[in-house]
Amino acid sequence: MHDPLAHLPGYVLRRVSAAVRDDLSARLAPLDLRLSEMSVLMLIAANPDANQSDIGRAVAIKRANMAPLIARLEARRLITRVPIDGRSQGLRLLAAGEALLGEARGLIDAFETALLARVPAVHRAHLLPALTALWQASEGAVQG
Amino acid sequence: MHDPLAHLPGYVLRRVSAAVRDDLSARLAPLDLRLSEMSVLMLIAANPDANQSDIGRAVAIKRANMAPLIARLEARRLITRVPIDGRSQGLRLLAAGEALLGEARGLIDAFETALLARVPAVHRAHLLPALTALWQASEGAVQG
DNA sequence: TATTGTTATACTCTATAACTATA
DNA sequence: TATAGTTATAGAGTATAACAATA
Repeated sequence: MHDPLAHLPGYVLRRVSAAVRDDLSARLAPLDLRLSEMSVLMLIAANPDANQSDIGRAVAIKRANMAPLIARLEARRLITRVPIDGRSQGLRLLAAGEALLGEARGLIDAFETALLARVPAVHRAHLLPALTALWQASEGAVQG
Repeated sequence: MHDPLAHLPGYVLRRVSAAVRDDLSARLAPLDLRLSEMSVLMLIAANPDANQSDIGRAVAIKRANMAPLIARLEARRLITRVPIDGRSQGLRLLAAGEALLGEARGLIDAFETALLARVPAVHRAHLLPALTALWQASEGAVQG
């Protein structure tokens, strides 16, 4: 089977991304954490009292989709909301959220290490800078 | 807003992939072509008379999801089915499919060129090899 | 007027299970 | 028994539109 897509960086990028997503998703499944929930917990931990619109902008999740996500985390007592003004609330991790995020971080570190290990040594140091450049370029073009 | 995810290759990979998907998807929209449809058309063109299960395996689309996709392409007279045996049919592009794919290829080439142009020159040659290594590694682990 | 949070809704992609008919 | 194609269904992520309450 000839694959004319195999030499297209954009296509291979999407294929790798899907595999990476499935892998990490499976690793997080025992914690009952979706990828989107994990990334939001990481952002809340790093930016206590930021509101959910700001967190959503940082992880590229729309306000409309943040509402049910945050509601799930709150219902599980992983996070809490602290009123800031009449229309916005700051988000903070609760003890259970800190604990769960600690476990998640262990899984993520193992995952990221395994990921980089699969890149041939000559190319390894170039991966993150190349991807970061593409990310920043896309932010300017699409979302910024 | 501090982003602790920005240094994780796996996370940045998924963010870039999402941006890349949105970009290419928008470019293909005028042709009324989804990304999955475009990749299937490319594979059919390169492998005439392959059946839809084989095509699906090559592009990582499950048989169950190939059925409606192929039905859409056939309904638009972009492809046709040639009976091979009683249970399988070979797929071929029709004239309209060739024409549409020709237009798509132009858009894809422009897209891939623009993509690589955004990668700093020192990293550029390393991107596809690094991604390809990750792709092959994931095929062995996940799907193979 | 603009922003926060919310609800409703829809689309794309992906996944499993179960069925038929053929090999 | 295994495979090709199909249908039904569900989950995850993402998108827009619209609204109430507040800044």
